[in-house]
Amino acid sequence: MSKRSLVYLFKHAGLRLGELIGPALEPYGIDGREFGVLSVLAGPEPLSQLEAAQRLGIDRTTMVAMVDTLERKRLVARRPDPADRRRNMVELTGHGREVLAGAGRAVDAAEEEFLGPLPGGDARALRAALDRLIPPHPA
Amino acid sequence: MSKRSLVYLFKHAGLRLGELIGPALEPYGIDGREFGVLSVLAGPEPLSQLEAAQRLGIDRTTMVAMVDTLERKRLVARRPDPADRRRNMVELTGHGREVLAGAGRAVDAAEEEFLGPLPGGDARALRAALDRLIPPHPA
DNA sequence: TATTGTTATACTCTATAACTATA
DNA sequence: TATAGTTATAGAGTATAACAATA
Repeated sequence: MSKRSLVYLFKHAGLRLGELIGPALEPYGIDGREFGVLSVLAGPEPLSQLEAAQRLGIDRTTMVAMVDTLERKRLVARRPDPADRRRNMVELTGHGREVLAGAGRAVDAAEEEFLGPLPGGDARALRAALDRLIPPHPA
Repeated sequence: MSKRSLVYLFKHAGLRLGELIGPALEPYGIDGREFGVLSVLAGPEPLSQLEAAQRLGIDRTTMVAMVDTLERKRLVARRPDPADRRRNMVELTGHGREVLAGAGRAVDAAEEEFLGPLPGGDARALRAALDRLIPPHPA
């Protein structure tokens, strides 16, 4: 009965991974949350602030501050949607794409380091299992 | 390249599991963090506040408030260590053991529900992989 | 009326610094 | 001097409520 709970394992997995990713992103001037936003915005179709927030599972008011920060860093730009002027489309700048490319490699390396103790097949299975357990962005 | 990051998956795994565990624990009058503390204190050897905190990976100042709460609920009791009166040994009360027993079953059921989408073997593999990635309590 | 972005505000969780009592 | 517990305080990170602009 001394089995550690799943919540504990998930929490500490996130913590340890975050400890690896934070320093790995430092050269790029962004943190893990900002990287998450950039990744989502780099997708094929352009996203509004609200859409980006929903894909990340964060509140739209939280997204405001994130986009503020990223815009100050010249990594993204807001552009009102001509078809619905209530919406702010958020797009990566050229600089933003460059930073994301490098940061993405750094994050991949950090993930690999984290998964290092596992045989390659187990690591892939872990990711596949989590992918199956966590439903994709809510519409 | 649309693969979701591991941090995202861990974070949302924890969130979703927490959403299942919270309501499951409600009948027992404790939340997920309190359950974690009770579980650790239920181990074979008696623990001081500091030792319990270290096993959970939380700060000793955080543990003070947790033990305060659990003591008010009559689930644990502080007892100064006769051998070193700086230390507070924390032990479960009889009532604490009863509550933990029921709560433990509720948490197990919540974990099973969370893992439901996975074939049994994959679920066990997931737990085993996480167990291997997260080192046990720091000394 | 409903929705998007925004602001102000508050809440939760956690840690840091400083104190106390013991060692 | 060093450690366990405590207290006060501050910092993340997040959400809720209310407002402006637009639909």
